[in-house]
Amino acid sequence: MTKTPIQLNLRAARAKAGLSLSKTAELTGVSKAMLGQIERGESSPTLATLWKLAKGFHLPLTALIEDLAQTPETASPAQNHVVALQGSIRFRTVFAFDPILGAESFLLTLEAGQSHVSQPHDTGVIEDVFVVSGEMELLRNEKWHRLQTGDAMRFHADQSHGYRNLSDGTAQFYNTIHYPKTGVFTRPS
Amino acid sequence: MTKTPIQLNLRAARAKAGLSLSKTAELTGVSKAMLGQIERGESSPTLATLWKLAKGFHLPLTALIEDLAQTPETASPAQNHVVALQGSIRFRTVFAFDPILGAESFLLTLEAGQSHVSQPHDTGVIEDVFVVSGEMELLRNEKWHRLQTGDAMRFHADQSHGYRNLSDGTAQFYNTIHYPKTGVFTRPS
DNA sequence: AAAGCTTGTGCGCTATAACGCACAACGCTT
DNA sequence: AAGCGTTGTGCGTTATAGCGCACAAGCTTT
Repeated sequence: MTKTPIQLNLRAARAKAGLSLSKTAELTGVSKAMLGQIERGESSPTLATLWKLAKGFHLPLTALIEDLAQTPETASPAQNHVVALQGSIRFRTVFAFDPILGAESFLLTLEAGQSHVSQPHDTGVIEDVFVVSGEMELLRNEKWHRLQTGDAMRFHADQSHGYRNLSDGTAQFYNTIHYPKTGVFTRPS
Repeated sequence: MTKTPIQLNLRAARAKAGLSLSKTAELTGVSKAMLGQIERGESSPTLATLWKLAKGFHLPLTALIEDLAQTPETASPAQNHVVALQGSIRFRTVFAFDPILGAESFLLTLEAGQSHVSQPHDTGVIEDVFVVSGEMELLRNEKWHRLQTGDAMRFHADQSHGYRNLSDGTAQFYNTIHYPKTGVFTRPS
């Protein structure tokens, strides 16, 4: 008999707090009988009841209803996954997209004179740019912003944006893309 | 009359898909009358009904029940927020903790000979290390791992871990800490 | 103007969530 | 062994989720 996340999570929260059904009922305001029904999968709680549980245990709702799997540990050596983009811009995947964290990270290299304009991502996508070395510019809201080594910017990537390097040297930036809950299933390549 | 997240999110999902209550009922298997009740806040849907909605709209559950606020855009110049830690290690907050993304990012500087051992974070905390420059070592599972410029590692930070620089030069790394849903309320300073 | 279609709301009925309470089973104390 | 307290389950009752259907209102077509 497969158990649902709410069954497993409620039992785990209760065990972690070392509470019986009776004590949990006092803590959350949900009856002892209903708690037992939820844990045994005999009843599907309403959102109002879920809120009582979350509030009583001081947990966000997602901690009760979602399947909390584990993000694996990863080593990413410097020589990993270097690819070319559009015949010129180089990028390397530092951390591949992780569905639990909802994010992925790249190291991008802009040689002197190179530029790149990105298609807007889906609604709610947030992008971080941290300049590792060199000098570059970031296009946001039709305006170029100059960034130097150590500068960083966070912006809404669901709008048109781009990168360029007008300096004489090479620029590199560490680029993290955060996908919202609503958008993870439509992640572009 | 304040509306709950489920009211706003269901109406937004329907509007985005351009569907009437009738079409949405066909798509999700939840009756037209119930959809109206949910949107007007007249009924609290069960978890089973929420699943039908999420599945019909191809959305994760969280997208229906959580308050999806917006992460603000941020500029973080190189001279920002540089502080000393334990009288020796320098670090700068690049992106402060954001409750929506559940993450924060720092730039840490290890001078020659410096080391630092971190207390374990709460359960489920994930840490990313990307070496921006220099050479350093990362302590995980009682073992030191050597990292050079461009190397990166992702690891479970709820276990003892540390950093040290045994080289002759300075090392810098970009450090992102991801907090799990269940732990965001207990974030350490 | 009349007819037809779409949309959202309200109503009454059925199914089930949620509850209080009793009780079986178990463990601990006297 | 008897008594007491704790724990989880089951039952019957109440409240409400969820539904099909009718209908008012609005819009489009004839």
